[in-house]
Amino acid sequence: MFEITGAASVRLHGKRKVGIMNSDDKKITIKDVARLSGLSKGTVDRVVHNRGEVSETSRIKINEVIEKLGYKPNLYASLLASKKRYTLVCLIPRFGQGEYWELVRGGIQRAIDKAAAYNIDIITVQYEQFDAASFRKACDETLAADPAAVMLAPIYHDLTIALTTELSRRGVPFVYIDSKLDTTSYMAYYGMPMFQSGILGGSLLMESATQGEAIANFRIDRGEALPQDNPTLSRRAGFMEFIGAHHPSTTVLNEFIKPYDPLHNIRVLDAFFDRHPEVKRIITFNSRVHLIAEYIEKRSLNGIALVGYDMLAKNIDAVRNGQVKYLITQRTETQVYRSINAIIAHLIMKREPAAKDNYMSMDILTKYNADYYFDIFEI
Amino acid sequence: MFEITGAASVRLHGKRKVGIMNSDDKKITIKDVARLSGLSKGTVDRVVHNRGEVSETSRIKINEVIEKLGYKPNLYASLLASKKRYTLVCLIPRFGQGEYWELVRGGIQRAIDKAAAYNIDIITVQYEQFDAASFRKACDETLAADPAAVMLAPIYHDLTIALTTELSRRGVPFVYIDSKLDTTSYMAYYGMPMFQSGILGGSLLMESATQGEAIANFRIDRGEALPQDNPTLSRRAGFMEFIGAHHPSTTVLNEFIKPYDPLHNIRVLDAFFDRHPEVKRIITFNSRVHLIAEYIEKRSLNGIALVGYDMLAKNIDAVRNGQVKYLITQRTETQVYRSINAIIAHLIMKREPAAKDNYMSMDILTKYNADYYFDIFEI
DNA sequence: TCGAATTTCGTGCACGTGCACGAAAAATTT
DNA sequence: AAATTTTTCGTGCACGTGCACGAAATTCGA
Repeated sequence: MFEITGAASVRLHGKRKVGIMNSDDKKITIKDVARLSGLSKGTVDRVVHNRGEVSETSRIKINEVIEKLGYKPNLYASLLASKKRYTLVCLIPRFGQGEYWELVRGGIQRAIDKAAAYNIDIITVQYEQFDAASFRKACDETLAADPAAVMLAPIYHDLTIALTTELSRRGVPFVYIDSKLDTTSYMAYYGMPMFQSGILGGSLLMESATQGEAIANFRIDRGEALPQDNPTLSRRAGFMEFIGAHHPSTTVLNEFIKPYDPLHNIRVLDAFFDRHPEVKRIITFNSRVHLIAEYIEKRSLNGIALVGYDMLAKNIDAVRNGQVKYLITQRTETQVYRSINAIIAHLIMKREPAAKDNYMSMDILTKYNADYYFDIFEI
Repeated sequence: MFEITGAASVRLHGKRKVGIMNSDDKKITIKDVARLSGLSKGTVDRVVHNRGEVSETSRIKINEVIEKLGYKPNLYASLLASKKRYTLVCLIPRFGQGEYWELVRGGIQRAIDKAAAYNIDIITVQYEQFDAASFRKACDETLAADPAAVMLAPIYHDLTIALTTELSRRGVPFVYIDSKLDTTSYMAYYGMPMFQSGILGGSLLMESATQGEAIANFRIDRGEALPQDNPTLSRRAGFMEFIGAHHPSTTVLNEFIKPYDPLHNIRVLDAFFDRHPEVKRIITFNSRVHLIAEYIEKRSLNGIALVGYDMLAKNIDAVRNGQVKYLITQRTETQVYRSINAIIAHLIMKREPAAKDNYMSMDILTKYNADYYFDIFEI
């Protein structure tokens, strides 16, 4: 802890003014280390980047001096002098407009400039979300790019294992976003705690619910195309646990809709509400809550509490209109940006992420605060 | 928009691999500009930093070339070569442990390293929040430090005007956090939309409220010490507007407590609930909701919905325990960090903030998502 | 013990910019 | 037109690091 003394600011040796203390004051260069250790800067440099050709005695001596002086290479000078270039591959699904993965792309987009400043080229490899062959091909392309690091969303379990195994063999670090495979040796993970997000959704949906109410969960019908690891499943599991613990007498009715078949959806929903006109609470665990909101609007249904996930533009609109009561979102762009940042820190500053698993906050959006979540990209 | 073509990645002129396009490819240096304009890099440098001693014709010529090539000075080389140092003064209230302003200090603390990398020294000048003379003295110290920029929270209206007027006269940019004085020529503002945050609090507090309920608003009794601009007042105004619009038959009961007098508070609260045992909804607009939570805990009161503001550690604890139902928070550290970042961008990169007024998101914390708001500092 | 092979090390240029110094060019005065 | 002042401009070093190249020191082999 820093002590703030009586005076609002403190003066130290003449001109230097310090309130809350600054970090390192005097800059120690490689020359200082060289002089103190009686060797040349070339040798010091060899030790710093341990690229060999140094005798054991000199190595020890130099490391002592580095330790003593607290020498840290000047990043700017280093970047300026270095001609090394790195390639970072981001492996994500292809997306249509207004889909979740578009937000991920946004984060990548934001990071490109920053990465470029560190001699890192970001290339994005995309695949069809519901086509394993496409994912396999994308993995090949990823490896062919000879990346220095990889950021990926592990949609297909086995193929991801194959990819990450090869990456590990090559010593290439990789960072998961969105979900992760715990058995692989990933460098870091950035994502929403899916199970918890289901619990949160349950708690918001069931607010002042009465005993034995029937509620609805509308799900996406993917047919055969469902990839193996679907994070929304654990979200649903969290929700069901909450219901079981706090509302055991509640019935959860499941119904399936299709993302790209509006007519089909209207038929299904009409039939559903025909059978269950008493349902006043609806939740979706995928990112398509706006489809339900549109239906509710179309049929002018009243008094329905609708809870959903993910910050798609259409979802936000539905929140603003009051059709969606609570939208639970994560800061996807920030999440991606942070994951790329972790990679930069690893590659350039040789720093490991503070935490391996980084769970992003789950933001609750309502009609009254949604306006302030539009430009939430931080720094 | 970037076109993602059929192949998952695209190859451009041989080795360069690009998916989502990188920014500037080839690096244009001052030498290129010099050569193309038929002048020396010294002259180009004089134009770039417009420090005169350049004929009109050469100036125009060089600017043309700069424009054509899209020349941008290399920040690293520049930082490496420059010996300039800047001082940034942060003018904030002194604080005790667990107070709101401690969060602000956290943001400053985080920014110190980054600023240092840009040759910027951050010094913090503090004053007593309820002592105008102290604020005046702090202003003097701020000016005496000859700052290159200032970040401040405008607690005292008139004195702030005096300070900012002098800063403007000197051409020193300043950034407000927390609240702002619209009549001054500030560079940027970062804060929570206070009025809106009152509305949000009202909407959360009154969830499924019945007609004509009495609710309570516990406020802080500052005696004579209240500074002129108290942001919580506009928060309260937002709340009252919401009540008036949506719950006109509701009675809002006001009661005053003291931040540092627990015995007094117990007496006051006991008396209050003696008179109004029917009150089941309580809101505070200051950051001290944990005081109420502690009382509720102590007296084992049940079924009370408590809503408050600000991410003090004690408040978060109260949310986790379920004593506080909703805590509305802003990302104070991020906010401060961003404001300092805007200053760095201005001083070093000569870039103005994208938006002058930056309203931070209002996060809703409950028992079920509070755990993920602890380390929400974003990059 | 001497030359060759190997290991270890030092020197010096490059990276792109900032800026001091002094030279060249232009303008002004005598 | 020469001398002087003023304006304009170019050169070169410094910033701290990376790395290539070749020199020096050490080890090895016969």
